[in-house]
Amino acid sequence: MATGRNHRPATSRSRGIPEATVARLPLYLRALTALSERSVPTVSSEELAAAAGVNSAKLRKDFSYLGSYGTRGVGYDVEYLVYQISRELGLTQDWPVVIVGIGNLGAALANYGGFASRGFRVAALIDADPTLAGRTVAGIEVEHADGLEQIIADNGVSIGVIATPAGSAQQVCDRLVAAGVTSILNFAPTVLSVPEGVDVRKVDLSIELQILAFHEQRKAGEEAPEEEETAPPAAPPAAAVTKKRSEPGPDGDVPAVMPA
Amino acid sequence: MATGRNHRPATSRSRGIPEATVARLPLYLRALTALSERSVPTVSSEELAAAAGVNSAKLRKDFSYLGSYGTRGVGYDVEYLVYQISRELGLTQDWPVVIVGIGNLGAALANYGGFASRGFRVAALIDADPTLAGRTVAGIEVEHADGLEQIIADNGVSIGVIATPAGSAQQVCDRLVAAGVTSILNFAPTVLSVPEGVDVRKVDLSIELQILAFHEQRKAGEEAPEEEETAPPAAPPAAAVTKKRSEPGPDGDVPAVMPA
DNA sequence: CCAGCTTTGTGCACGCGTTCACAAAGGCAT
DNA sequence: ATGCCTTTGTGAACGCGTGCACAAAGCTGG
Ligand SMILES: NC(=O)c1ccc[n+]([C@@H]2O[C@H](COP(=O)([O-])OP(=O)(O)OC[C@H]3O[C@@H](n4cnc5c(N)ncnc54)[C@H](O)[C@@H]3O)[C@@H](O)[C@H]2O)c1
Ligand SMILES: NC(=O)c1ccc[n+]([C@@H]2O[C@H](COP(=O)([O-])OP(=O)(O)OC[C@H]3O[C@@H](n4cnc5c(N)ncnc54)[C@H](O)[C@@H]3O)[C@@H](O)[C@H]2O)c1
Repeated sequence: MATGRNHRPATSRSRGIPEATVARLPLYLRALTALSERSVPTVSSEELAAAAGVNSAKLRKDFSYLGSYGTRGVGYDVEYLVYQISRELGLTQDWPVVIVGIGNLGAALANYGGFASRGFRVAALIDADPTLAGRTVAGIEVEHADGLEQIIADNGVSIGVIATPAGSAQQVCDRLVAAGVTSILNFAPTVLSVPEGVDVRKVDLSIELQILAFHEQRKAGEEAPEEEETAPPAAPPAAAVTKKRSEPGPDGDVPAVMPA
Repeated sequence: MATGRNHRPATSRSRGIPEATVARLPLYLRALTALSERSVPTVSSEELAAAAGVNSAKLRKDFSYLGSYGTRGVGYDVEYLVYQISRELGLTQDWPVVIVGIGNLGAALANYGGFASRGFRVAALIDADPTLAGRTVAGIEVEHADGLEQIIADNGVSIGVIATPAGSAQQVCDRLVAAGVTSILNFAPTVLSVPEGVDVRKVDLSIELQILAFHEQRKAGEEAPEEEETAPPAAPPAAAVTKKRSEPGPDGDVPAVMPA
């Protein structure tokens, strides 16, 4: 069950743009769109980099992968760059998206206006709960999970969003993939196993918070060096160790780090 | 207005764990917790790596930064590792968190059970809307944004979640930071500018979708090599360009890629 | 037409992260 | 007690990503 085999399948780099650059293009696009709305005709790499929160050299190198549509001494034409990046990201076409799992999060996503703004269209909302089916969320009728495959096929959906509980995520994922979905955005806290050629990106709130907590603890530990961080307390892991095996000695004791 | 200066301020590496490793620790922890609930006493790096979806050598190296609590020929003690990672991530203590912006998303977050499960506690919900103040969401009373500073101080909050519209995010961020918050999880689609020492992590749905769209387009382009990807059609960008300015010439025409 | 200024595009070096491969370590069976 | 087998911990190589620094390019003013 869920062997967890994902090799980061080739991703891009087929004949061009590095993955790190692809991840920044939406950032540039957003900044450029804002400039466009303010009718700014051109921007320098320095200005745009500041707006996107990146290094200007990095930005220039990123754009060079697209073919570099800049003018030396002047900068980049905003409108033209907006179009070029949009085209590169595939936003000039319409991407129908299904959301599976219309609970707290799924409903919020359905109500989110940020979808339609950039080429994404919520084609269907799907949930396994029979009492939800037929209800309308964000002006779209929730359909029962039984018709998942048909919905995917009818709408030519290739991008799916999973917002079900973790326990159902792999199963939903399998059905989506079998029905033809090749890109998945996963909000459930699970590692999804997918065949090669299917892209999975995850959004995981818990992980983000835990990373923040780590740094937070680090900061606190640096401020107050004599706290309880460095000092190895004899306090055992509470109810952590259920069946204490043949522990060589250190329980909450000295870390016993003995480099070879 | 949002000069966008963020240098990736030192982050970790102060005296140890690489950032990439920190980002994976929550993943390991989740897999280990699942094993713990099934009363599995030990795991090999191979098994655990599979469950977490990573390379086993990477996992072993990651654990080596923690001090390597494994037994050769056997593997790692699940319970002990759960405790060690939890301690390293700072999850053995309680982190009060405030959520600012109780709209669609903020309410979903407040209702999310995944917070309390791992040391995080929603200390307060804050919104600027007077009609929301006093209402109860997820059993917690929404407080007005006027009291933000007081709430932060009273609860000793150091982690803040921003779920307001993009336009308010920087302003909310500034107030949070001024009030003492040093870690921010931002859901608004904006680049936040913060002073050094403050960590910001962002969750951006639009960016994730756009990255997926890029790969999706790439896949489609590879399948049908004679489509409209490589061939530069004379078709204009449809409704993409709102106000067509003094375009230098190429509209949907030949890309004019002229390498130096 | 030329000089000077601005800004791009990129060669290069460096550091981080990933992965392979293997020696050392420890348990277990005999 | 000894040898075998499993698995860890890590040295080393490699590749990607980042940022510096600069030459080339293009605009503008004279
Ligand atoms: N709410 C949040 O803020 C938040 C934050 C981070 C992560 N998450 C994760 O997102 C997921 C959804 O969270 P939520 O709070 O919306 O949960 P929820 O319980 O409110 O909603 C889950 C929905 O999925 C539906 N569902 C269950 N099994 C299904 C299936 N097999 N097919 C189709 N639909 C199915 C349920 O009927 C329910 O409507 C969870 O995995 C949660 O861990 C939520
Ligand atoms: N809904 C989603 O699924 C989703 C997905 C991705 C990103 N986002 C982003 O998350 C943010 C919130 O989305 P949403 O759908 O919940 O929007 P929303 O409009 O439903 O909620 C925003 C809330 O923020 C409050 N607010 C506004 N200014 C404030 C301020 N200065 N201080 C405190 N509170 C303030 C508003 O009163 C409102 O209740 C937006 O930036 C959106 O782009 C939302």
